[in-house]
Amino acid sequence: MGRTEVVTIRDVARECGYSASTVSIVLNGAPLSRYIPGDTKGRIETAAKRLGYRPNPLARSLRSQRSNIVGVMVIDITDPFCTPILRGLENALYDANYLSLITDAHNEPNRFERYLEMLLDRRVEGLVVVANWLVTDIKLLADLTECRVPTVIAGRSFENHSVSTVSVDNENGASMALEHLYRLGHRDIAFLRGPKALSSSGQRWKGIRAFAQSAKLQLDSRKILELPESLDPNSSFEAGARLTGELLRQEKGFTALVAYDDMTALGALRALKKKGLRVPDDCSVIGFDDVAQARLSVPSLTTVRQPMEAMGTLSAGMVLDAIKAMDEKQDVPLVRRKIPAELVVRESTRALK
Amino acid sequence: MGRTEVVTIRDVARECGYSASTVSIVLNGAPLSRYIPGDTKGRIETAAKRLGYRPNPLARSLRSQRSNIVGVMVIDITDPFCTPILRGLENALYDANYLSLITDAHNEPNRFERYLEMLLDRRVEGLVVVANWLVTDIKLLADLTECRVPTVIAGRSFENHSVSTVSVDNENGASMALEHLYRLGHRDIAFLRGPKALSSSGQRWKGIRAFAQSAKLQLDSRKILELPESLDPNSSFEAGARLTGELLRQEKGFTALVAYDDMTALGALRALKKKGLRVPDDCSVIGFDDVAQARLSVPSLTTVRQPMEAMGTLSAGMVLDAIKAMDEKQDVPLVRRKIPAELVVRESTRALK
DNA sequence: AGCCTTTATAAAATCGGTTGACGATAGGGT
DNA sequence: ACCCTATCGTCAACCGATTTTATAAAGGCT
Repeated sequence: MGRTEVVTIRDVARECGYSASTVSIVLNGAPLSRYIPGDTKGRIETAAKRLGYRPNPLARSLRSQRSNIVGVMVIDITDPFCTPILRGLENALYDANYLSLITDAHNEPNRFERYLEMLLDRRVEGLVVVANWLVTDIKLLADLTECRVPTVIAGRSFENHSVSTVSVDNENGASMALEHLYRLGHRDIAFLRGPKALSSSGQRWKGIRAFAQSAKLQLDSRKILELPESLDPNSSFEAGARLTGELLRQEKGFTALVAYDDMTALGALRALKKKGLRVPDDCSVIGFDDVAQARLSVPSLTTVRQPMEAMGTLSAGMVLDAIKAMDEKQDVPLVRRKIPAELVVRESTRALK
Repeated sequence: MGRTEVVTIRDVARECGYSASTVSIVLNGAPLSRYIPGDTKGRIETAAKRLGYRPNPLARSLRSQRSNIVGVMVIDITDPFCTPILRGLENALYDANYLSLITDAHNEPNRFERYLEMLLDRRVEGLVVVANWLVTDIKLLADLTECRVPTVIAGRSFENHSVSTVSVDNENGASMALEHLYRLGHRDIAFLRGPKALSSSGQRWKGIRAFAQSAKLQLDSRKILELPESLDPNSSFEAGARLTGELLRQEKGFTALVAYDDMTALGALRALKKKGLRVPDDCSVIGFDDVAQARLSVPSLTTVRQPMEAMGTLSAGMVLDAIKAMDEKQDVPLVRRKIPAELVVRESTRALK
């Protein structure tokens, strides 16, 4: 059977002898279809099936003002942190019969803006921004909230903006990391803090301090270094290696190291190895995120896991809820969801001998 | 200035006192605009700008039968091999003013099929399939070629199907890998071949044999193991570790190991470390692909690089060319592009002492 | 003067659906 | 006999553009 010529609703109407309106009403189960007898419905449906009718989504969206599309803006798709979120997101949207229109801002505000406009042009019904890293421009966020589509930001929290967010509980997660080392007997612990510009850095550090205080653990400020700001998510690997080198040079010993994130931790592993130190025998290392490579390194990395796929799923749910609420003209609540981190113990940490 | 109410072409027409047709003709530089004097054009353009007019792509596509969208089907977006291709792809399409509609088949033929239909429904003008791994169903490929949109497969070659493809020169790449080890003085070399079902396995092995023959190097079949088939791209890590363990148990020594791909090689690193062997001091390891984590491992991995971003760019170019050709009713040539691999020497290989 | 071409713009058809208003018939109630 | 309502559909408008065709005036040519 040829598939070259496109079948329209009028073809179906002609085939079964009803009008296009009736076909539309039946095929969509519109309210009016209540009055249409079953055998009519049957005839229409079989005709549609026989012809292989597939409604043109463009025409449909144009008329009904519903695109069945959720826009997804990824700040940087090559960031290993993003893809699992994307996976969860796409999964949930797919199940809800929404198509996700994925755009990659490439870490560039220009692209972000241009894609944002494209998405709005295409009448996306909702928007999810997958942002781990980029210190997103305030102006862009304003753009977001100004426009009428419900928006969720996945992967970061923005305390002082009125945007719904889904993020991990950084504070508690970092606290867990330190607690893990503490319980293993470590007392001389070095830290590689995240760049100040990232809100997660502050949150994680707060968790560190909270645990230290509760355990009466002294933090030695000479063993605390801070990563420089950067847009490139991979740069923290180099920075982690470099700063770990610095820590090692300054004679103040430490038996464990808490890294801001996994990339930093992997950098640390490299620097330690270079100095001839064995992990975890001579020094334990813990990361944060649980990106894919954490499992693969030698030694595999103990880390605090962000349940990224779940965050994606959750974000999708929130945006879908908001869409539904808008539909029913209820007002859309602002939601800030923090989801718990999980400690994943692997090979890079060990009890102090 | 409010942005809430949507500006249509009729609003612009009203604003500047011309008809919607004229506005459309001018704004698109349609052939008829030849006859429209400059000041009229100016008035129309300023009116459009003043109102912030943005044409509705849905309406436009519906009428003009051009979506300005290229569908991108990723077999598995969590595969680190895919994202760089995606990056190149999206970049090139963006520059050509095409939007890429990215779908993730999740390694599931069902999804593949459903998304494929969605893409065709949405009237994508072209299609790029990013397939590294999945032994794509012949039937699906048939679906592709049957439909009228030009298609390019990026990342794999299909010798005996009439689909355009972009893939790396596996044969030469594998040959380079072996040559590298040979030049470093290695003669006792173990191999972890890829699963037979993947065409790239055969190609790479052909390259291995070709170099071995030209260098009069004997391949010891007891040191050649083959990865099992699997859909999960991460599984080759575990398999690599396991098979390396097997190699090590069988007393036949080797000073270097050629892995099918980077994941396998990373698995090998782990197994070697576990046996107390140092890389590269006791054994050199080389991978294939140059995924992101290759740079990050300790030791960093020497590998044969697939220029993935370039492959993406190239695929985009090919699909755009095909679209243009179709436009002009020329027939679309079938293109199979093989692009050269590059040896990337890092820490995991070293000259035999 | 009559006709053709070029110039400048508008009206109308079209893309492929959805949707609100309306028509026609039949049965029920008063 | 008259109105009302439930049932089963259709008509025509509409979504917001693009594109084809039409119109009208001006200029050029014989």
